[in-house]
Amino acid sequence: MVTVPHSPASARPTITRKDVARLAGVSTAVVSYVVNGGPKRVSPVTAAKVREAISALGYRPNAAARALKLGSSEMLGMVVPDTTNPFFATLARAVEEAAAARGYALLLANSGGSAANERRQVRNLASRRVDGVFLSSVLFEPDLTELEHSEIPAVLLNHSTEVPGFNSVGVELLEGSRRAVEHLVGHGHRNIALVMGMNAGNDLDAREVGWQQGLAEAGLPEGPILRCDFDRQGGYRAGQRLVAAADRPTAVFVSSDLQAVGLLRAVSEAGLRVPEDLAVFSFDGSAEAEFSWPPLSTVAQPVQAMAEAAVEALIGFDGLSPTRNRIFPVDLVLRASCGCAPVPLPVLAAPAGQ
Amino acid sequence: MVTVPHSPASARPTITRKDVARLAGVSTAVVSYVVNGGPKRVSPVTAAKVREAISALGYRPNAAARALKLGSSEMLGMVVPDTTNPFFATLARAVEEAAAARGYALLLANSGGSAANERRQVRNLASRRVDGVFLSSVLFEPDLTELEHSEIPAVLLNHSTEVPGFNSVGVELLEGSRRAVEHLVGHGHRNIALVMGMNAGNDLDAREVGWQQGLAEAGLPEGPILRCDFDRQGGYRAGQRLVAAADRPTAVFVSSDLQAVGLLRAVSEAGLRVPEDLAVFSFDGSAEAEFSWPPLSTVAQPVQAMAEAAVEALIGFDGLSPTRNRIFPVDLVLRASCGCAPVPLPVLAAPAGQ
DNA sequence: GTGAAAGCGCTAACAG
DNA sequence: CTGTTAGCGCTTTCAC
Repeated sequence: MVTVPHSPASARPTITRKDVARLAGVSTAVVSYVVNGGPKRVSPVTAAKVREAISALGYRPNAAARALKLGSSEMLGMVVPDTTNPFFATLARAVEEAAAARGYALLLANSGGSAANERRQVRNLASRRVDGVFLSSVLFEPDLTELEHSEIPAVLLNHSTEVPGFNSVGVELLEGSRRAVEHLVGHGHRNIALVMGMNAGNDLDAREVGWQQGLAEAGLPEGPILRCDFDRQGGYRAGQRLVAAADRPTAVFVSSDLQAVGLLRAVSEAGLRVPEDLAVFSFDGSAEAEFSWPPLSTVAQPVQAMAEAAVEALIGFDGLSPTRNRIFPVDLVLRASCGCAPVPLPVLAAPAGQ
Repeated sequence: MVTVPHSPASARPTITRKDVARLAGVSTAVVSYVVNGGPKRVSPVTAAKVREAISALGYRPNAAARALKLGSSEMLGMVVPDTTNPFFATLARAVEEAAAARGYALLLANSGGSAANERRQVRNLASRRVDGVFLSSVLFEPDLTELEHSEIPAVLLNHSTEVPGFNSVGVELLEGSRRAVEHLVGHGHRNIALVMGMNAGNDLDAREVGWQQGLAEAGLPEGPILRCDFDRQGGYRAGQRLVAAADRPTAVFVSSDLQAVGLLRAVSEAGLRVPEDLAVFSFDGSAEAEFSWPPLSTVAQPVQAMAEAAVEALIGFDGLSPTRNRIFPVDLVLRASCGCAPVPLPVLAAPAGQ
């Protein structure tokens, strides 16, 4: 079926502050005062008249004009590798909310994890005059030149190392991983593999170092290392290689929940059981991890707090005060995949009646 | 550690078109012409001078000013219930890309699925002067009044019924569900349950009707109906109720992949096997479905195409031509959960060498 | 408590 | 081919 659309283009021309002023019998300045609650006071009765005119006319302030005048778009930009990745989706959502709470909208952009795209997206955001940018790069050394000579404040979100001149917020990647390995050791494992996502860059991911340290502290040799993409497919492939390994490890630490989910599938297909034949511990603490089978033990990142801190850092950025690297502690969430919880967790225990 | 930030606020004041004009020794108009490639032609040598001045100064056009002048922000808005839901994440990502390809940025907003929030977000987007909005509501009757009397073109995305005055794009909810049930019947099932998400509204979801029809066509009675939230937790709870049912069904059709993932966990916990003890067919075709255990048979929505069509409809909207409801066909993706594929799918079969 | 007016940076007539 | 200029709608200083 086909219908005639609402509100044809031929409708009323845009209503401006001026129309409101005329209808309310005041000046445009007064309209501004009541809309913005300042900077001058307005007598209650005039204010009421203005408000009435506003709703009678269905007036909406024009954000572009406001942005032009104020030199601020009241928008923040965020570039992430992939909003489809649950971890980044959750992070972006948290940032969006924290930003909204302060009156800022969030312009989200996917980089697909390539430096070139990152640069392009940053440039695009810059030209849209966002008031600041969150950069969640997957690269060790994101290309910051674009950010450096735009006047735009930026914070590196999900970045756990120091970058001179930039605020950043991250988590204890190394310590979290170390503790996860330590935990697996506590379950009696002595051959613990690592499934590690690949970053474009040649530094060692701190998660890898954490795994090494955990092993070293326990006096254990390093198990096999499997490198793969940071996604389900990558984890799946790594899992296939892992179960086929000659001296099959009895446990594995995986660098992200997403990869662990893929790995779990490969393990199931091979007819092995988790955690009996292979214990699994992953990283992130996303919702995926809670509903996989078995549920994944994982190192949980405090996404909410990180988002909050990032927004705080970005909005409060004066361009002068010293730059900081906020590192958040992580939590071990123990579920069945490492051998801890054989049964459903309390949170989920009781089915709703009926 | 703490470092002194880059680009202190005391840096150069914003560079405008005027600075460029001065440096290039031309008028501001000429700068505009070369930046926008029109509307007038500029001699190659002047153009070169201008471009040089632009990069020498690091000039960036001010989008706010442009938006004000043009009456277009070159931004589109999208409100979805939850970007954290993989289906909407994927949809939003596809829309973002389709929009970007046409020079539009996407302002994303979460409504949490409540009508009040939807309205608030639409209003917010409207005040930011987006050139159009995609509304992906989970409600049967989204509150469109806000859209109706803003002048903003809108398309209802993920909406499969006709709404006078609005363009909309959706999928064959009913037909897809019917075929899923038909498929389960083909596997020999005679007691097929329904796990159905709850919408705020009192119309029947077309998926429910499709399930009914599938059953009716096979001359089968309706199995139990379990209603729950549209998330993993909801599916989990429904699954718990389902496995505890007196006359336990041998198959179930689930209204979304996310719910099915939750259900799968409940089934596993109960010690039942899928598909032997309970066959499962779900709806959406998201990535989650491919990596659950067992992999889910699901009714796949053509997300890419839908996004493309939605952007097309929104940008090409002239406010006059008649409004359309574009309904896309769906595909049955057959995997292990319904009893079809006992082994890994070809797509995933070969592990990368090594 | 209210109003007039000067721009914010850009585009696109219109005039040369 | 190039330049001048009038606004787009809003905020805010300064005068009343």
